[in-house]
Amino acid sequence: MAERYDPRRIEAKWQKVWADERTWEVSNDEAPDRPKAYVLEMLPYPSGEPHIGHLKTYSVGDAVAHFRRRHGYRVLHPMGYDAFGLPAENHAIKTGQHPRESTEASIRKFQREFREWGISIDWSREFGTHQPEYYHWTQWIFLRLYERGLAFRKEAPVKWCPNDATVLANEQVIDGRCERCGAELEARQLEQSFFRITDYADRLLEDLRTIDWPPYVVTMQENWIGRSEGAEVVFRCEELGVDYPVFTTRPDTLFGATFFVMAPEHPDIFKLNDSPEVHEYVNRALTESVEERGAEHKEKTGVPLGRTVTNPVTGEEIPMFVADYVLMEYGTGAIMGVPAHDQRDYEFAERFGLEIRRVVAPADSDPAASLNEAFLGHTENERLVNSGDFTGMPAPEAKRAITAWLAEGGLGKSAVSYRLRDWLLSRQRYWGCPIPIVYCDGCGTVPVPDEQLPVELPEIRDYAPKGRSPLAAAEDWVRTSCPRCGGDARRETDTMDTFVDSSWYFLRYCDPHNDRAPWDREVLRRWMPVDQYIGGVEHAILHLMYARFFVKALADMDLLDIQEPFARLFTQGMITREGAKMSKSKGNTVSPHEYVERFGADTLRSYILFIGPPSEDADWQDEGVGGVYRFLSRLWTVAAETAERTSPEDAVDGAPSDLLRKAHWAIDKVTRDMRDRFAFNTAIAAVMELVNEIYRARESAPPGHMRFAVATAGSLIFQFAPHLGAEVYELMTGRRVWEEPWPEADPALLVSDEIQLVVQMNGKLVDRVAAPAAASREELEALARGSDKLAARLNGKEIVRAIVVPGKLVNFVVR
RNA sequence: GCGGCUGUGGCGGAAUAGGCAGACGCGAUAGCUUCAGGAGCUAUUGGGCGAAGGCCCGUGGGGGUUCGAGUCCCUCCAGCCGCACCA
Repeated sequence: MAERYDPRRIEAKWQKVWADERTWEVSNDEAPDRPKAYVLEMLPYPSGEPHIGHLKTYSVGDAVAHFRRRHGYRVLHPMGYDAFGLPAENHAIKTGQHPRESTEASIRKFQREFREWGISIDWSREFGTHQPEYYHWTQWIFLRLYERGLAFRKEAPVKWCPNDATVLANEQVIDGRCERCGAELEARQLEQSFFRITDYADRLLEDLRTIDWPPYVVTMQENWIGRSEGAEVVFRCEELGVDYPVFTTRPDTLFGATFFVMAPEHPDIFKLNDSPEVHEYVNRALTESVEERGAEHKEKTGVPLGRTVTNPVTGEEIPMFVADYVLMEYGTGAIMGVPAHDQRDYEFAERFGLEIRRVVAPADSDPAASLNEAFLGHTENERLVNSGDFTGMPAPEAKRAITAWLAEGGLGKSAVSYRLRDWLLSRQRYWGCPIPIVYCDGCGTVPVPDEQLPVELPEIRDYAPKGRSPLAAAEDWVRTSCPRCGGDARRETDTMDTFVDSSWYFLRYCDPHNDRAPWDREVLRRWMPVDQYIGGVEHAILHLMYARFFVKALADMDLLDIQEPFARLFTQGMITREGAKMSKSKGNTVSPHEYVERFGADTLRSYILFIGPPSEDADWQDEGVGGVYRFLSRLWTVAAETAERTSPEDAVDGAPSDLLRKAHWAIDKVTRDMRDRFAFNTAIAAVMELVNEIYRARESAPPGHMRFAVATAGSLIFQFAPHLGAEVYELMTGRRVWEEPWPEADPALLVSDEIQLVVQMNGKLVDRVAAPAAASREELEALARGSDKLAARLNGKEIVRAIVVPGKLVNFVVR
């Protein structure tokens, strides 16, 4: 055979067909007589060119999309770009190239490569979030949130990155450093824009139960929301006549509260004590980096304030302190110190020689025994001691009883606290979506009216950050008139966090060309929610939480009809090389384009799915790519040979051959691997087995069986290697594989009349004997007893018992 | 420290419901083919012992449940991920 597998020719041929015929486009108007499936991969950030991680995401997503299509679904599988963002702006600062130019150049590369990979995308719905036609509606949504009080401004202590010259959201702070550049962050007081995501904390937590997401992602979101139930307890400072509430999860330990601590940021500190000592301590704490202050195992520090508050249950006056282990951002910025039952309070009390009073103890222990660390137990087995009327009560009951008692006396109430903070959305940067707000001397803060949207990003020359947004330098743009009174006004110069852009893009894909509204509600109802969302773990918290928040807020405004955007989530593992994360600095990256040139997209896509379970990290090995290439090459070769040697008219008849059985086995196996789990690696292995069987049967199989088996291999591999799959299927049948329904395995060919019965002795394999598949338990046992090898092994021993597993094995228990 | 995940040949991995461990691929070995090959085809390939038929061992370590454990339980070890002064 002169000709060889030529992926270049085959891939170009089919890509042209799909582009010319717009094969993967779906219309919103089409009568919804078929079920829909919305398959979506996370919005790519277009920088440089696509990397191997993108390839993995789209290889998984495309397989899901094809599988659904061939099961009769109308599949929405769109593409776009998360086009705003810091890297393009930083590039502009360095080179002077406009971020739009570098971003759009990257987008063109992405488009080229996605087409080169043969991904089945509806290109008619494509957009970038930096296009005014898109961010018009980002601003529109912002205004709806603003109207409802869900977007608001406040002065707040923020994390400032001195390197990027911008504030960051809490979610972008990693160990006190900037997630992006790693610079150590500073604390600043600035007026900033926020989304009130904390209003949705409970619903964001509750609704996790309604979606099919990997449990560990659900756990991460739960941790991030960090809901704790407890009580707010009021401690009164008689000297100042001020009540200080604290939040505690352990109201049952209230009798053990022997001191009181406030965060250095607490606004009342200097009212309580104005001494130089306190000033010095507070200043040090505030200027200390987030990292130093939060350091692990750091020794407790603090300063006494020389004041007292009243413990509401004991009536005792307890001393007040300022200490940096108390955080202003959580609870009320003040705590009650219960050294016997909180490790941090214990360490603090040790340091300052404060009373450690035990108020909870295991039922059968000596409550007078001294502690050398905090005792944390509070189950039914622990009882209160030294706690007045509550003494003897089990701890969980006491928690309720003391809270109720406090509520009666107006000294407290049950309360819930969250770790989740409001989402800081403003950025002092250029390359983002402008915030549609103006400031008027007369009217104050005025939202830009809908009909004046979009507020377009002006052209500027100098992108360098100066501690305020580069937009502030665009004087002509900043100066505007107030939409309310017509007087002089100035535009907001901050832009939005790019997570805002990506919090609703999946909605826009449903109706991307709508110029009157962000979407048509009817159209949205037809497509949403996303049935299968695919992406990396790195977005497990931020993007996924924000998008969920947006959808809930928009649902509350009666703008859409769902509560959750992503019904099912799949998180893929990373591709590493020599066990290390790929990165340009390590020089161990794999350029998809180079491999496509050498082996073709089909090989690359199949390899990346064959390498292991897609949810796991996997190590790239060049030799493995060759193995997959060989497999596809063998399939093509045998298809070309079969096209010559047999005819489409050859019937699939006669006695079932091994080859025919193998083909049906492969259909069944691939179907189950795709449908029940994302086991693409074993699905591909099954097709490999089929191709191996085809080679074994090359000379012996009936022509009709051979043609059927090869066509089946093409049909099954299509979703992973679409070009070759289409080619092979066309060679065998003259038809287009993507227009064919998914093949069905004939159940009659999945079972054979005869099985290999396993004979075990004490659970160990002894022999295999042929047995009729339909044999009864008794027949199977009799057959197994007849095994020569069993007899030889028995060696005078006695069979005590026989366990028969029909269709599988017989195990003899022998003594 | 807390929570979770993972641990199987020389390597990537398979074993879907407690029932034949190692599918499939890489690598390796041998043969065929080829002027040649980083090509193709065929066969072998968990370890140990044995001339062979065979026998023994084997899923990170130890223990347990069971007729039977890679799979379930306890415990320890290693690696990865998340959270971490959150009251």
